Amino acid sequence: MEKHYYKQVFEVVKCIPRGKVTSYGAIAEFLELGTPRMVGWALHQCMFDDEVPAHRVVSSKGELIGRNNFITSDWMQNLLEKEGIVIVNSKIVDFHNVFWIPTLTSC
DNA sequence: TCACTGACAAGGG
DNA sequence: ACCCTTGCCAGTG
Repeated sequence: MEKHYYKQVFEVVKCIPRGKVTSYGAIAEFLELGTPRMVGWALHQCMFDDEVPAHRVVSSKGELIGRNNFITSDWMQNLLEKEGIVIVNSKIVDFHNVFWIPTLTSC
């Protein structure tokens, strides 16, 4: 630990299980640092890092926000649907069911 | 060193 | 139920 903040965010995002999603606020709360804004800002850096599944990080309302889904509009949604997550109108259906909270033992 | 920026979140109107 | 405002803090120039 004790690297740069965004580096820690990457580590957490990498631990998100397939077929699950989490929110910016959950990550920020887990790291006990900063705010959801920092997480969003950090993930923006990871846009250049393929190893970080940024598509599994959504808003607290289960909405696929992310500067209009970063590069391509339907790419993020397509990846999630491939993992079994149902999305309608850029929103996750049954969000509570697929929501995943970062924990120390989950990696 | 100061100022501006940014994939959010929660509260109030 | 929707729109707008405020808080938040690490990086970068």
